[in-house]
Amino acid sequence: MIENLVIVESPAKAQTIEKFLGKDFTVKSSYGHIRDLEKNTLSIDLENNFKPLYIVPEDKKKLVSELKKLVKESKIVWLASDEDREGEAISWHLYEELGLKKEQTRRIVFNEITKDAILKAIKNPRFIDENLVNAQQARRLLDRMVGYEISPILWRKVRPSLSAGRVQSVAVRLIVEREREITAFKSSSSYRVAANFHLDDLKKNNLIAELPNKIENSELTLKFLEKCKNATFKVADVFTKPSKKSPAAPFTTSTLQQEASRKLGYSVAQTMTIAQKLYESGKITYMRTDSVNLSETAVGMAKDIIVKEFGAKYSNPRQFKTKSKGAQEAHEAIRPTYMANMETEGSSQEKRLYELIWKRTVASQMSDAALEKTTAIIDISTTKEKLEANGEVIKFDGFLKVYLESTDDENEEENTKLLPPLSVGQVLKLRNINATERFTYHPPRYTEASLVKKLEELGIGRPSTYAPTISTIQQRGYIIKEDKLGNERKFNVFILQDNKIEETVKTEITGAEKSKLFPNDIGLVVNDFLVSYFQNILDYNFTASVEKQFDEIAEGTLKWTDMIGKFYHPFHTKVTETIANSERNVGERNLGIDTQSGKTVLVKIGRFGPMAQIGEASDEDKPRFASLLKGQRIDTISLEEALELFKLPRIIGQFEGKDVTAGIGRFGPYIVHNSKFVSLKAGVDDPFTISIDRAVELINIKRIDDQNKTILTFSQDADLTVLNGRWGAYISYKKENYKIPKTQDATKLSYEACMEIIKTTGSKSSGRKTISKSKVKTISKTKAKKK
DNA sequence: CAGTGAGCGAGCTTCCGCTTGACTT
Repeated sequence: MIENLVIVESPAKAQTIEKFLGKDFTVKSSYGHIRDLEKNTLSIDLENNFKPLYIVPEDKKKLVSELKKLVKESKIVWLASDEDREGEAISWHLYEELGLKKEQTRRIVFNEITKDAILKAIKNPRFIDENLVNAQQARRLLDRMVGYEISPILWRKVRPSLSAGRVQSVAVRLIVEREREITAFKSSSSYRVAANFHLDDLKKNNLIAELPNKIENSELTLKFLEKCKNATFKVADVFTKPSKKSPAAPFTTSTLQQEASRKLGYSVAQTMTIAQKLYESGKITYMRTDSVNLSETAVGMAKDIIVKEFGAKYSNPRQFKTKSKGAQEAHEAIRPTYMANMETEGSSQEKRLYELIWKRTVASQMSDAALEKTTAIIDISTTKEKLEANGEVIKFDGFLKVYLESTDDENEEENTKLLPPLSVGQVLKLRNINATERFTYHPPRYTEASLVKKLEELGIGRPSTYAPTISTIQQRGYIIKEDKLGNERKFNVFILQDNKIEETVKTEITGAEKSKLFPNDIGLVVNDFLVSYFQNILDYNFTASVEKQFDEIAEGTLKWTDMIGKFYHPFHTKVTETIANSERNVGERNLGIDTQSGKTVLVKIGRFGPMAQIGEASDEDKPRFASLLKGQRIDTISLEEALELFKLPRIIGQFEGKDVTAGIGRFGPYIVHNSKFVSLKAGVDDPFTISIDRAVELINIKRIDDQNKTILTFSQDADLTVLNGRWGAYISYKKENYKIPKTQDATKLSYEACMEIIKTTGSKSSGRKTISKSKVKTISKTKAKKK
């Protein structure tokens, strides 16, 4: 007999709590939700006041039967899932599915995993909050309706297997709209003017002062510089102003993802995997949280370590308030479990992420940094414009000793220099004045992490879904994470020195970007379709407004079935109308006429992605097709660029009596000769311009490589070869690969020995993707048969 | 591996939020 059975959501949590509670308590985990709407249909009974049809999914059946068994042996069952909407629903599903009786059931909550908090919770049990459960059911059903009624429209009108949802579709919209802003952006330039003064004859000590406002154009800049010839420069005023910097709040999931991306270059999925490892080994608190709260124990631990390491004046215990919309705060902020551990064991990634979390947490409990900003105003005798020099000194470093939050602003300038001593009235000796042309820059593209930040600001998505959402919209092909090469740009610099103005033109590389999110054509088409037919759901405030209603349900002032009914009926009407009235949408755009053939040139999304087409299907001759290149988009490609695509594949010459052809295929640019392909490296060779001489050179290089690749061939069977691959020698037979046992010498294998290996080992070394795909297929087939 | 892109039209795909493995090289 078990006295007390406690059920929590996470197994790592169960382990920790079991230690706190002692022998009379058995602690188990539900591994999140144990029941959900059935996956293959809407699973909402529309005739029966939206009764949800819940099932225990296949992968949870074993767990549920284990829990059922334990429940039978237990006197009291404590449902200790998280203190939020989802947590309440988990408890309710457990209660229903495990057949619990009210008398034996206690619902308890704690939002920090400390012994005190848990014992306190045990002393204050309650029962399941039905209103909160209903708020979750409303959330669940709304998401199911949106996802499962709109997605099929996309299958019919755009392309199979696409998806739409309350969260993912808005995430795509953000990226699409940002990209259009960038396309529409027109860069303009102005001149930044900086004067450089000698302060003494040693030339060591100089002062840089700038015009506070940039000058609009080169004419006005030259005019200003003219005026500065023979002018005297005098210090008109010097003043200092104290200022302070405060530390950032401890990490939530979202801010951890942002900082790990900026400081360590991790993707959001990477960050979460590493954090999960740290959590499972007990090194950090729970990593999916929207709370910036630290437990009292944590604040105390932080104080101890700060006083010990840095001294009492660096300590400033504090609590932060959450700023994010709809935060549920069921957990603590992400922090080290034991603050005294400044570093940790594990992989280098784990070490680095731990260190980041440690610093952020400790810094949040440290004193403000005290700064002093100094400004000097400099008069110019020949004009009323004034120059300004700024300097900043750190008077007390405070939390900066440990940690400084990074920003997303790439063009931010550091301005932490100290100004040299200056006195009012002092005349300065001019060395030169530089006027540099600067360009305005378009709004930045989103990174994974900055998209998470934006979604959080809008209250869309939850800590547990940020990473999966970003991976979904990439998987569907809506967006792509890519690097962008920069462009060369010329800019003017005017220098006034020794009363002469000199003009130079310099070049810079600008606009290079790393790991940014770009929309694909399919993302643009789907987004435009959804925005035009389901504007209310794609609205950035949709989630916020339904969340308000969920809150009312949780408070008991709104009936959940009423809310869902009010949403569903007009929504479903719109769905039906859209199916009936909308055109099939492949994003077709007419670029104009091809002067050579006189036929129209179209671009659209085809079965295999975006393509250009000359002529129409109804024409007498078949239309000609060509895929768009990477980086080309349906909405921005020009007629000339599209026609260029049809110049490939092109014959560039002959070699050994056979044609050499250049083209661009699924795997990039290539040349082909005698049906043997050679890949071209992007940026090195261009299939549009490559010469026959260069092509022959590449063919010969490839031949040598192939020779080195082949270890053995056999006269008995041309399909059988022994090749040298990335992981050593292997046997290739009829497009399947086979591992050679380590006991055998690959260079001395006989035909019979090879065939023996093929028979006994079976295909093992073929690509991972093909294997997993075929497995997935067989699984779904068997499932389908069972039904 | 380097092509394809109507036509015939089965049966499949899909949501958001809770939680971890189970796979391979």
